[in-house]
Amino acid sequence: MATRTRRPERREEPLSRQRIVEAAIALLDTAGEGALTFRALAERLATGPGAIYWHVTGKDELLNAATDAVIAATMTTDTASTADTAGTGAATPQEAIRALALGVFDAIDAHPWIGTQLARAPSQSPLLRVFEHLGRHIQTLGVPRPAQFTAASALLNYILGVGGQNAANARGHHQHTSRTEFLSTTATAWANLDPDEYPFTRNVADQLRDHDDRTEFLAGLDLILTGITTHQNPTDPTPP
Amino acid sequence: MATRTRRPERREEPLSRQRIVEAAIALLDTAGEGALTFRALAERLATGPGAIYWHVTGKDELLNAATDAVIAATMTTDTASTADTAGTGAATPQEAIRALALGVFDAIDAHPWIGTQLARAPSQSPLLRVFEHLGRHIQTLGVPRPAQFTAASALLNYILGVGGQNAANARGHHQHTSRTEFLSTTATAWANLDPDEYPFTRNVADQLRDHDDRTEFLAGLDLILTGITTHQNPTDPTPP
DNA sequence: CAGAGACTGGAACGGCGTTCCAGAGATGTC
DNA sequence: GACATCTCTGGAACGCCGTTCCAGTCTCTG
Repeated sequence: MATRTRRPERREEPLSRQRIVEAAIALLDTAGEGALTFRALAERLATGPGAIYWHVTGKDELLNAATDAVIAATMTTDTASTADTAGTGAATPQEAIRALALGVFDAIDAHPWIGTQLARAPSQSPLLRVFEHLGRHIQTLGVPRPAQFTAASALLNYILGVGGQNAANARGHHQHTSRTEFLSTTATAWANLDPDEYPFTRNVADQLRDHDDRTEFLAGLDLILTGITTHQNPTDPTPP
Repeated sequence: MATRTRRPERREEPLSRQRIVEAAIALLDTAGEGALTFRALAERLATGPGAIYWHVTGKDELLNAATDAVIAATMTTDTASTADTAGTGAATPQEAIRALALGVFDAIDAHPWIGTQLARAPSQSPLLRVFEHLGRHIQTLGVPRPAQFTAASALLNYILGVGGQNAANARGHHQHTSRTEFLSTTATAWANLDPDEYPFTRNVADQLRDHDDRTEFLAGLDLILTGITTHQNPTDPTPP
């Protein structure tokens, strides 16, 4: 091991998988989902597209790695429950789940491309992380073993649904339209729908205009949490 | 109106928006999400790519129209509650919601590309249809007005989350791998995870292997329904 | 029957993910 | 020191995509 040369700076910086992932995240954050291109990435790293393929198998893996990096950071920062099973900073398992879910929610809010990615990924590492942490809190909630899988899946799927939708909305107004303006436009469109075909949607149009995404997300989450803690089998178990 | 010539067959068939959408659906169903190409579509319709653009503004609109066609069909077939507010064929609003959600679930199961599309679309017509019908049933459930928006959104987001995930899984094994084999492989992978990092996921690996997607979907849905009907505000309304 | 509009379809443009490959730089061997 | 080797680079090229362009056809109207 003595033969290893370790000059502090070789040429500039040796192009590693981590540097590529970081550059990809920066590109996605600043210029949007569509901006992640091997050519753009190569230019940002002052190299050619071919060099990137030495460290990364393709675009799918790169996107997955970028998503995983952000989710993993969220997981250790916001929840502070990586080591032990129960939430360390939260008083109740419910609060721990809310904190965890809000962490994912805020991560998607800050990096909308994550929402798209999570919704389209197969059961890869980023999703597994969230699922695992959700499951632990559900265990401490005292949910019976057979229902744990259902509860964790339901929470995860809800989070993914909201995340995907938020990502789609973020893609919608991008830069030139503020969120308020976007909501207002949509609400007005809802209010002007055909009264015969869309009575309900017309009714709640003003609620769409005034709502807060985070509050609404938490309210929906609490609906599921109530369902989980109330009782496990509300329906008759008749098979189809 | 008498001057209109109506020869039974003009040349072959006059290439209409509807014919294009139908061909697109057929292409997506038989060859998968990635197969929808303006060139492939043109070949199937025995024309050139340029001709399609006369009837359709672009790929996004085409995908949206295809999704809307399938969702609209599901809506009038499976639920039979297009005209009146309450479910016509269902005894309770809960059952009506289950039937509606299962309709969307089965539609995504039959056409996985819909799951991807719904998860990435902005608040377009297909989503609005589902939202509207969900909302009507929630109204008949007796949910107080301010909570109706939350309840309908939560249900919709859950459905979208499951749909997106199912679509991703379907993309995963495509053809050569059966669903059972795919589940088995994933379950084994879960069981072999690091016991320190993923204790919960390891625990439920066998439940993943044996579960039924539809049953699991309904169980999660019932969790939310229980939450909706139990009581509306389980948490203190302290603002952050 | 001539002109106008609706509609067609093939060619072409720019950009993408990915592959290929000649070669540079450091490392290991006599 | 010379040479072979392995890691890593980056520019060129391939094939496919969404989309645009446009010369041309087909049908109806005046």
